[in-house]
Amino acid sequence: MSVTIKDVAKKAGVSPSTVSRVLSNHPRISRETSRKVKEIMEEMGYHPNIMAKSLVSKTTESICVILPKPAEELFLNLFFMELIRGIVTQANRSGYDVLISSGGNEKEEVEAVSRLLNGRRVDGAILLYSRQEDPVVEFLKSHNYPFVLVGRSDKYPDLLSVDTDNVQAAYDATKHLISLGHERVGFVSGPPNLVVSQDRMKGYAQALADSGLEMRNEWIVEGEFLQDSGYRAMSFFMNLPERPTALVIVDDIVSFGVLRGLHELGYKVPEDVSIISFNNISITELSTPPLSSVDIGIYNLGYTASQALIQSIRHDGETVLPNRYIIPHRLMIRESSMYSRPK
Amino acid sequence: MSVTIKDVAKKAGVSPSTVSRVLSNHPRISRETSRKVKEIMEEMGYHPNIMAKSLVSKTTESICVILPKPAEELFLNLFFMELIRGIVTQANRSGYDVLISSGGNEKEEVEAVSRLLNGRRVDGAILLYSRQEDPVVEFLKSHNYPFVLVGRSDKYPDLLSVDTDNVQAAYDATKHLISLGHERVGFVSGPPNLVVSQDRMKGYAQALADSGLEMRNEWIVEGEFLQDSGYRAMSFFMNLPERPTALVIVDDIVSFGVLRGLHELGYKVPEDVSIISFNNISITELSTPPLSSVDIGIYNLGYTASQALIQSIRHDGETVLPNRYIIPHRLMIRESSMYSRPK
DNA sequence: GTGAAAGCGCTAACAT
DNA sequence: ATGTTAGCGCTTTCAC
Repeated sequence: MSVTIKDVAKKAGVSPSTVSRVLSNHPRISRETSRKVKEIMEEMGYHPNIMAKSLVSKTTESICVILPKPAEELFLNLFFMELIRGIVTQANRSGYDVLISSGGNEKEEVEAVSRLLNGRRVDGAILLYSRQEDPVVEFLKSHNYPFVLVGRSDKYPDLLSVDTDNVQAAYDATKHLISLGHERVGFVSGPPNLVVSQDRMKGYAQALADSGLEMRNEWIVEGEFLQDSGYRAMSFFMNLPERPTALVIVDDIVSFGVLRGLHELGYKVPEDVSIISFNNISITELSTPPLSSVDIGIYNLGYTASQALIQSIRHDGETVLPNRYIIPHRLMIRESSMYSRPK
Repeated sequence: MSVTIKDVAKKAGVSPSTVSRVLSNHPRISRETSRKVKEIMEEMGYHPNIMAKSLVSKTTESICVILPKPAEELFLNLFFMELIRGIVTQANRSGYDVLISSGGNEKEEVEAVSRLLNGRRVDGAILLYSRQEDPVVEFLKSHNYPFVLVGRSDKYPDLLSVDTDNVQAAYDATKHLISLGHERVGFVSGPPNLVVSQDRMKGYAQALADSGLEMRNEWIVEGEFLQDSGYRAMSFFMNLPERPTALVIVDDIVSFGVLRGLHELGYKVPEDVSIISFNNISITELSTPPLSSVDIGIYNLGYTASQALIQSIRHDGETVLPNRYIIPHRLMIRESSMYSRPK
């Protein structure tokens, strides 16, 4: 059907191996032959068969990204897309292809990963979450396949991973609110089984402690990580005898719910309540008012993850590679936390 | 290194081809052998090498998705992620893998697609946009590779494509505003070179015409398809001697900008201006006020695109397949267009 | 510097 | 119902 290395060889009057050598820029090939062969390739429209190549080279030059199961974190769409963009961009630059996979449940996820890695279709995997117990991690680890976590594993702290320093980020966000004069700062969390929720909570608590401020359980809501949890949280907070005057919110999307809840209850942001959240997704600056948010460099997270994984795939074992990358974050202060609450 | 078909064959005391036949559920294989071979596979941890298989079968069981170049349409992230989810889900169900690719510019896009298709790494492609002139389409078409467009091509109306009836959708959205009593309806468009902008504009114009309403050029803004274009559009509209009382907005994200612009100018939605936009991305219901939006079934669009493509790849040419799929849309009416403007 | 030959792991005639 | 054989398109010793 399509043009093979043999066809080119025949037409060029050389052997297939020579053509192969031209392809891989073998050093001991004459300028002249190389030029001629390349010309003929062009002329015949030759394209190397990637499958054949990887069959013999035992390397696929591709990696896979495992998406978490949909329902659970659907609202993370924006986050994931940005991440994927970073991953794909860096992978392509390194000559790697990216395969996206997902499973309806954990079992299917393992099956998918197993098929891809055991079947030698990809060289490594990127995991986009960090659950407490993860069968996919167990699988990858036990088979010794290269993989990187975007996030971190509590159980195996030494895994190759790319992450935000969520404790510090939450600390900084909380301190920012405190610096505006707030003394009653609340926290709207996500699902407790995600490491990120715990880390951000920890940073929040630490900032309060360091500032000698009180941390009250009633100012903390561990909502589901869902879109309307912010709204529900609001009704709760605003009915408190002593309600918080500022909120650290675990995710921008939840903030949208909070904003709406506050609006309906007749409160104004930032005059009545200041808020800051995490991720700095693209619509934060378009909301009313624009949301303060901790930019965690999502694209960079993805880019670095891909880089780290590919490095580890290519790694020959002679040098030792870092296994933990922290992507810097920075506060994007916008109107939602611009003014301090009048005492 | 890893277990091959030969290893299994040896251990089972059969020939490699028998093992291969067991793998593919060949009819003429004894119950007994099949059982035994499968048992040994399990025991030895055998996994078929996908590359080897596709080298001989000349089919990769995978498709690729071409992402548009980033900068241009970054805000479409939410849209794309949902689409990709639909694609990946359906592809995986059909036993196909999905490869994501992108290029920094059109030339790189063609190179990527060429490498993947010509290199026989994927069996077909899904294109997530429809530009007027598209070298990727030209490439795919001229090589006769299976591909599907999410959107449509003006130049080649017969291409396999999955789309929203954008004319009708815009018609419906506009009619909805009119039915609320609005007589001055404006339109905030996207970049004019996208077919989708043109189609929506057409539906908008048609609805006005059918209702005997005036369409004024000053009520139409062809902004860049960027996040803050909505905001800029607002300052323009509101300074008009006769300003529109309702707006059809080409995308939800643009609506966020509009909302913010109106808020800053002291106008209320929907009391002063009613708005409705397109796509119904997940945050529309969380905005303040919740946004009316035309749900175009993004996930379904992706799911159907994948299905159509795989069908066309597997197609034996005996029957004739439809080449155009229209995914139904529906209006999601929320507060932003709930009340008619007082005359 | 280049060619010949073997083989990557699998499938698919063609035998039996 | 199963074994034998010949590739798929490429890379890679080993010769010369």
